[in-house]
Amino acid sequence: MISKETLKKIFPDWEEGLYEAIIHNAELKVAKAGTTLLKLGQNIKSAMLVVEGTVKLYQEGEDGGEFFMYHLNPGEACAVTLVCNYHNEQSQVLAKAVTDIQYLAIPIEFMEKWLNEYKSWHYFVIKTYRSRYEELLKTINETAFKNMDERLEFYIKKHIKQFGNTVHLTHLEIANDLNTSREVISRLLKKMENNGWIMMHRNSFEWIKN
Amino acid sequence: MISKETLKKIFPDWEEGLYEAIIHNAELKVAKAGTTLLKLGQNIKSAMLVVEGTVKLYQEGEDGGEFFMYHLNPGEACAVTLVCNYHNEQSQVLAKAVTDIQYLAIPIEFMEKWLNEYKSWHYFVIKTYRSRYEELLKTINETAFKNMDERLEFYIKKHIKQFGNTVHLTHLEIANDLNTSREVISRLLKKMENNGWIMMHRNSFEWIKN
DNA sequence: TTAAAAGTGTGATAAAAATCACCCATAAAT
DNA sequence: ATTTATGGGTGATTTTTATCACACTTTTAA
Repeated sequence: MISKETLKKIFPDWEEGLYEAIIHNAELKVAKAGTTLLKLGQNIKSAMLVVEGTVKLYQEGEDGGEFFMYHLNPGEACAVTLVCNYHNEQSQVLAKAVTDIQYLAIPIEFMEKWLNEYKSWHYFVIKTYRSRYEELLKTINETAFKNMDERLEFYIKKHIKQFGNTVHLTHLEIANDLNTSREVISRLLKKMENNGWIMMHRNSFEWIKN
Repeated sequence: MISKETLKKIFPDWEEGLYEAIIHNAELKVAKAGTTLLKLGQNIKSAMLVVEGTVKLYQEGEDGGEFFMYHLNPGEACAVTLVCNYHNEQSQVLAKAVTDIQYLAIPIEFMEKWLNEYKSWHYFVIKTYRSRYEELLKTINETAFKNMDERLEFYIKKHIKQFGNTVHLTHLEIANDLNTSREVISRLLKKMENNGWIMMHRNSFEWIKN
């Protein structure tokens, strides 16, 4: 059970009734870092709003590959779970907890109902879609126009923005997120080290440029 | 000036008042095939709803490259122009008329107002964002996981769905849309011809597979 | 009606990325 | 303490894509 004060802090723009509705109908769930929260093709039975921690959203290829798209932070919602007008919607994305997280799970039957009842919910849904749409545009821009070296730089910068200058990721993890191979990442990181952009350690490195 | 009957045919799910509001406040504009309707960085001053014809949405690279994302058909709206809550929004996409088109231009000052006044407008905005978000997901899937031959096939199939089995595009136009070079497309098309998938002519080809 | 532009074909080469084949070092497990 | 797993380095090779260079044809424009 989540308190109204906490809710107001994380989702500041809602109306009174919506807080009550959330408190009564949403389940506050937790998940350990690394958990898969949503899989490609999985039936969506509840909306997911992040309360604490960070979630990573992926596009999943038929071949099993994963392609990182964007982060979800507290106060943000997974757009694909905000279904309305549709029944038996299936997920087209993969969502994973990066850190231990807390999130609100709201049964989808409330989605359409709340759209009618709470103006602030309606705005929240639109804002969510709009911002996620914009994230996808950025992602497309990177993959469509940039080579792997620039994409890696962009990826690292996104990570830094989330977690600070020390990046606790292995070369293989980065390679998976960018849908390339470990060797490619190792070589590009080595080049960045030679250029004085990063300092490498085992399991992590620091961004020291700028 | 557009008639209410026409409006109802193209945008069937709206409420009475919204049709009236559109009729009084939207301008019905036309544009010739090939016209650029929206450029990267351009200030958005009106929402764009397609009434007739087809629009192509592109991501624009800093280097001037263009990357085709999806089509917009009658009854659909350009998501990025459906601004609300924000001022002086700038376009992150490029929109071009593929055919001669008719579209409704609605001054953005109505966007927030109508969200408050018309439930059906609110739904329309959400539906627009959702469907465009899904289009972007498909686009990312293609570019992230597929090689150029499969991407070309996907591209041609999208085109066929819009305009029928005869594709009136030059190799160069296709290359630009996929952000690759003309030679690459020429060679891949030649391979498709050898495989019996297409019949090539000057300025066009036919999809004869399936 | 002749020159220029546009559309296409294709070899050769270069660049980017993927794959293969190992290496070694460190950490974890037995 | 020794084995095993994981993280990382790096050469060699292949595949994919991009680029360069030209040839040829058809259309368009002067």
